[in-house]
Amino acid sequence: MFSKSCEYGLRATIFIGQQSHLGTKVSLTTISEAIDSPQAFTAKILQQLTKNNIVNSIKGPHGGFFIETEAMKTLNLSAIVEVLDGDSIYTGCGLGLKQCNDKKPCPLHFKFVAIREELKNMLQNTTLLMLVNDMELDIFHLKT
Amino acid sequence: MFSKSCEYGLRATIFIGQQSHLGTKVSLTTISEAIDSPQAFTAKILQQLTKNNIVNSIKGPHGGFFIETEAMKTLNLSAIVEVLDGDSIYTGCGLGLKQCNDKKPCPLHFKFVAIREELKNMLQNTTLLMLVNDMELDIFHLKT
DNA sequence: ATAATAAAAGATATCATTGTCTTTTATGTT
DNA sequence: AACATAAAAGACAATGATATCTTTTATTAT
Repeated sequence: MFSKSCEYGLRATIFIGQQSHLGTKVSLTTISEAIDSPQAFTAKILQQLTKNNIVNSIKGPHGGFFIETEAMKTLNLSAIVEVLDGDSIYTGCGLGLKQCNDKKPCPLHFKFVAIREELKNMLQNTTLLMLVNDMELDIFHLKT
Repeated sequence: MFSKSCEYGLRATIFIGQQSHLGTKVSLTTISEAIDSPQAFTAKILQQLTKNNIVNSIKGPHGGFFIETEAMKTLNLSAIVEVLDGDSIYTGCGLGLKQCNDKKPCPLHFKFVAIREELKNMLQNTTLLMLVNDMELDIFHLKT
């Protein structure tokens, strides 16, 4: 479904959100340990997320990554996925055709559109804050 | 969503089904031209589909690939996808966790399960014959 | 100012998927 | 039997995603 980059990116963002909600910035090392991801690779992904204003970062001692609580209210999963995987998940044809739309569809097109629309809605309607609140329930996890 | 192998495999199977329905076997060359796929790579995929009894093949002159009409009634897309991509599409965690289930879920688990269930139903309830019949409408296409 | 910390940036390596090429096997035709 | 056709099988190559390593830049504390 998502690329590895996107999977790590989503997990990292959720963890950063969780910690930011508690008022603490987190370092790369802390993040990659918390979500069980390759550190250097995670660094690259965080760079992309920072460039695209999904997360904030501060260099130097006591620096790290964080997200403002206000931003968490409006940040939805769709934005994160688009930064890391582009919009292929929304527009791509299930059978891999370059041209596939309502006018010139592949045989699976209409069946796919329906499912994709739901995925889209789910990603757009789920904010980071919602997930961060869920995480407090202690049933959900981000590693292994 | 699906791997390239699976995309080509689905397109090839639909084309073979379509032609078999008209009573003609098709060669590798014909298939790869009809669905606009790399020929040698398509050959490998067809080998897998043949081994797994998704399609039939006959060697030698006037040989080629075909599917019995009876088989098309019961062959669903899920079976093809499982041969080429395994069951990761059904069981894999959206965030890439190795362990993610109702008992120990990732924060997206329940939202994902709902969508995946629909995808699963769609693939299981769509038979090749349905698609082959749709193809006769002449609105659907398998290339570019 | 110097040293320490931590992210950013750039270069490089590894791996799985995708894709190609060559040889072999099976089958039908002359 | 010899030849032509077409899939099967095996070896090999290219590509993109994944992952690592090193150097640079920014910031803080001493």
